[in-house]
Amino acid sequence: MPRSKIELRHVRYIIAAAESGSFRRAAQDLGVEQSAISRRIRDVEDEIGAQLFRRYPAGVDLTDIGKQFLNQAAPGARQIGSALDGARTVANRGRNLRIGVFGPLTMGFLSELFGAFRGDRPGVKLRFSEGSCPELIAAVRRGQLDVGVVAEASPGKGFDVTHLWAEPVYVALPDGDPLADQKALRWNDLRDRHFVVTDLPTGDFAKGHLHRLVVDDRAELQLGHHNPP
Amino acid sequence: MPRSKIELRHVRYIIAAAESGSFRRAAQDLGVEQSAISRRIRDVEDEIGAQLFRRYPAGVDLTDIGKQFLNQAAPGARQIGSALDGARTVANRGRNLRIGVFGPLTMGFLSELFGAFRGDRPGVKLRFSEGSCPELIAAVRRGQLDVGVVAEASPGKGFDVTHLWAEPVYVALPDGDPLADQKALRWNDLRDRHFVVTDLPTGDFAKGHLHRLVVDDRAELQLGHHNPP
DNA sequence: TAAAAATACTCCATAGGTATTTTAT
DNA sequence: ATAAAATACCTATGGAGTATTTTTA
Repeated sequence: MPRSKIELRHVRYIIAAAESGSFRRAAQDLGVEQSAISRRIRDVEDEIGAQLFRRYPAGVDLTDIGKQFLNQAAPGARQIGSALDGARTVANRGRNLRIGVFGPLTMGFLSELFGAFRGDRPGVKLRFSEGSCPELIAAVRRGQLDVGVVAEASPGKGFDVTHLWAEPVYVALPDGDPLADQKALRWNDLRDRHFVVTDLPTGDFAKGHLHRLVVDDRAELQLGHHNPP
Repeated sequence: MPRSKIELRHVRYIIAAAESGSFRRAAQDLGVEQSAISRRIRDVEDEIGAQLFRRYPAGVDLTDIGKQFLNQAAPGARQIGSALDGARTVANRGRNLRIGVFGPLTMGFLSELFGAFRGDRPGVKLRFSEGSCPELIAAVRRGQLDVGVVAEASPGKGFDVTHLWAEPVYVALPDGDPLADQKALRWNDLRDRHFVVTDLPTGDFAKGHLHRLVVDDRAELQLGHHNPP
């Protein structure tokens, strides 16, 4: 008879509620709704057969039983958490991950991503390099890179490909340009226009990219306002 | 950033697998399927970034990281379990619950039910009494009983009523009786028959019950074989 | 009476079940 | 070759979100 439906989630909620003295604040701290806290804590109270918290209009505080329970349960939960952290640290210590990034890509998303990764796997060394999309794909195929971050990749078999993010593309038009009034543009609307591209890799990328898109005429272009720096 | 989707469930699975040296046996011990064990343990391994178990054709055993993890996590899980037990014990010590049971009911289900209850709430004293259905209902209404176990109750407002179980009713018929060939009987098929009832409360109950059922003619009677004691 | 908590829905994420495939010796 | 683990697919349970009602000093 496997009783005890209690899970770490419940203990975490009880800890947060005890610390903040309020289900509402506990919910904010944990990024969930107040009703979720209320229900999970009630689960435990039902299972125990007594209240863990006294409810007041101003918030909650622990009953004696609640204090006794939390005195034991909170260290237990922390111990499991530190077991996880410790195992993660040992598992990843000294590993390194070779990442190739396609230069022109916006770094905002990536720095956030790798920042989060460092938090999850503190022991892993990240080694970055830059290159064009075909170079990166070839390097991954040769085993010289573990990960390649490229644009519009469908590099064939033997790869795991994940779509990470999309970003808006802006078109600068003169005041009064007839296209500026439309809500959405198709790439084909721009086919006879002239583009200025840089000598940087960004420029090459943009050229190839535009060429393909104009020929395909699939994607739509959302018009928005952009404040140039 | 609330990472760590780990729950006690995962730790329990890891403990069981480590103890039995096999995902399959762990699954049997816990009353779930092997695939569930495999998936939950893989969750944790993915989060840690390393295997906790080595897989062999004969079963599994813990890696070093697995041992280290379990050395911390298992005590944590046990501590939470004992926090729960302790709180339950304190919460229920010295309480008592007055239960009235309608005599003629089969005790099989009830003894199982109250046995399980004693397991859940060791501290609670159960005080039993017997009575007729109306008596029990009145006693609950007066607050002299906490629970009344009755037959066919719809006692009005102010009660919580839960349907607990149903049991088959048998009809003994002579060999060759035309009704004996039918798969199902309606109460009305028996309306002109004679019944023998005992002087015990069971008899009164049966009389009233039959009277109502024959008048209503709703329920069907499944025919089956019954070995009288 | 005014805050915080509890409830009644609905929806969704995740766990489990069943059947099958893969793996390692 | 074989037993065990992993996977694919589907279903079900349980948790969370939203909106509303109830509680209590």
